[in-house]
Amino acid sequence: MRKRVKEAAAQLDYHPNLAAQSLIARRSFLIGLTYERPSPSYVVELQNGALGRLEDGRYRLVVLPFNHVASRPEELGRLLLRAGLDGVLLAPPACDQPELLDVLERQKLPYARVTPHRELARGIVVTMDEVAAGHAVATHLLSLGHRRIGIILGDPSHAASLGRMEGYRRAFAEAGGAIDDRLIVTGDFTYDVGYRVARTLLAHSPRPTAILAQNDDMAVAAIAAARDLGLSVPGDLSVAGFDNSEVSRTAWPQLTTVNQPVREMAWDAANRLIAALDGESNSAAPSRHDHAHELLVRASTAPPPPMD
Amino acid sequence: MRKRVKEAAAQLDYHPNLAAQSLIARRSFLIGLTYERPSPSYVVELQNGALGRLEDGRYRLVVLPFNHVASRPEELGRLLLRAGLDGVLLAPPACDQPELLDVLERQKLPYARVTPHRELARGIVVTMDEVAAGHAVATHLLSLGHRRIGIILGDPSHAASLGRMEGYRRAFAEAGGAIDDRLIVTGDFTYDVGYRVARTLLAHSPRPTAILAQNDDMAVAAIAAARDLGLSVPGDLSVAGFDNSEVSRTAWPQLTTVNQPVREMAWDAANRLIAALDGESNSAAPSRHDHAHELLVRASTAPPPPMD
DNA sequence: ATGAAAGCGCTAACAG
DNA sequence: CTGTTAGCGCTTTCAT
Repeated sequence: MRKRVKEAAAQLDYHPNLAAQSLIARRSFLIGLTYERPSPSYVVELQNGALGRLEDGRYRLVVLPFNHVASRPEELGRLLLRAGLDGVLLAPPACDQPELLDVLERQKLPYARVTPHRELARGIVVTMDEVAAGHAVATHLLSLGHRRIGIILGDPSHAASLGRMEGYRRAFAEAGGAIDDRLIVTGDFTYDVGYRVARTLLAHSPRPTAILAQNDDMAVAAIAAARDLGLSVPGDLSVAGFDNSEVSRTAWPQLTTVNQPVREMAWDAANRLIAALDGESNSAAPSRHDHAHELLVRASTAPPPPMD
Repeated sequence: MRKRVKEAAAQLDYHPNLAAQSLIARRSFLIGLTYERPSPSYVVELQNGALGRLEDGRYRLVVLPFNHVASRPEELGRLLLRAGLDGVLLAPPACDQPELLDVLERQKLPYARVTPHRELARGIVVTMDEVAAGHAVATHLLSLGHRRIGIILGDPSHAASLGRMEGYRRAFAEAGGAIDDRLIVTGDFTYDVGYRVARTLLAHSPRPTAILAQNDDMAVAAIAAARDLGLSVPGDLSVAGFDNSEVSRTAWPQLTTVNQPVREMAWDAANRLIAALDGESNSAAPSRHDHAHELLVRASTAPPPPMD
């Protein structure tokens, strides 16, 4: 009998109404994903990681990009609340807005944070040790013999910037040196601004022998800037990036960079969020899991020119 | 009074239950977006275009990537039907699967197709003239004086491949030549396979003086292959891509390519789909809108070496 | 075993 | 203009 019903259902291409199921189950089976204007490869990695965990089809992924969170965190909160989600995945910089977390907690909307940098004890946290990663790239350049190293920071509202910088600082300290503040410039993670600030770095005299960029897009821009000045990479200038994005492999020379396991972290975040959603008990129990970075030494870094 | 209720609602941070609203409105306010493993920049452009239209927050975007549609179109159909969508945006190659369109029509799930290449009279169609675009790049190379032109096709299941190829063919015919079939190789739109087939092209004797790749990732791979053989671009070899993806601008030399207005097309598709959803009348009335391509001549193409 | 009924949270239609 | 009620499509409980 049960079988006959199933058969008839299949026959008629019947599909139960999800809204009715949601109404009674008191959940929507929708997971939100918020991010802010980062590189396409980052977004796609994030998204694919989360989707990888959701592939059984029980939950669906709703994408909710939102710009300038820092200046209006409560607005994002309202957006998320109105989206009828069961839970939300927060990428930087949204995951670092305490006001946003306040709103979500007050309204009991569970969340998981991917690579947050502040208030690490709140909610589900999946992260990478940015300080250790920054330390690793900087140490790589220092051990090649570089001392005049230009630094291109990312957007200061992304706290990742700070952690990586702290790692650079420690590496310099260990090498018995100090960072020259005049060789620090601020970008915003985009190619265009990266190019502009790289030009100002390369105009310094004496010129830096290496550039540490806080993401790959800006590193590639630095290579272009060097090339436009007739400098060879890595002969005259070494350049290191961050992220292991696709562009780091398609660039020439291929970029030395740090792999941030974005995909795995997103999978993990989705996994923990769903576990919290399904096991109703300790829903929002804060938990933390660190993923390892990986230094990828490729063709864009070499010892400084002999004269230096 | 009405005001007092609103105030109380705001006070309590009350948000109406969307599932209940959906149940009564008989729609979910969810729009699906299906695509298949293309380059990150393409996905993000597509997504941002659609999201741009959805930003009033009435509708939400659910991402539903699905691989190997060609071999199991009905399965995608079931996935979409079970996702409780009001409508769906179909990118290639899903938008070219008649079986999928059959399923969607049978179940009355409205859809909009972005750059389809077959059955152009079905459903809402937003497209670009691939033949004209292919014709434009090929004509560019031919008018620079190239005659031995290698061609790297994309994945043959994406019908875009065919249209662009047809455009190349017409351009050659107009120039009074014909394409040398031995200089046609097949990639799959990825960098890695692009690199491999570019190497086989460059091993031909006499070597082609130009390469026409069907997307930018493969074009960048061709540049890398040339460089690894000690060839300069565009001195020894001209390379043209397709898509105007981010990599085409960050590559060196910057790629001559064709801008496919993906973002605008996605916006348009979302717009028409929503119009159909809201104005209940002629819901699925087939309509078609063509967007213009744009040839972007940059640094990777030049006349062939004098000896040729 | 099968069938009937209540109710999830909301909106729309109606009565007061 | 305010208040009441029926019902959207489903699941779960309870009675048969």
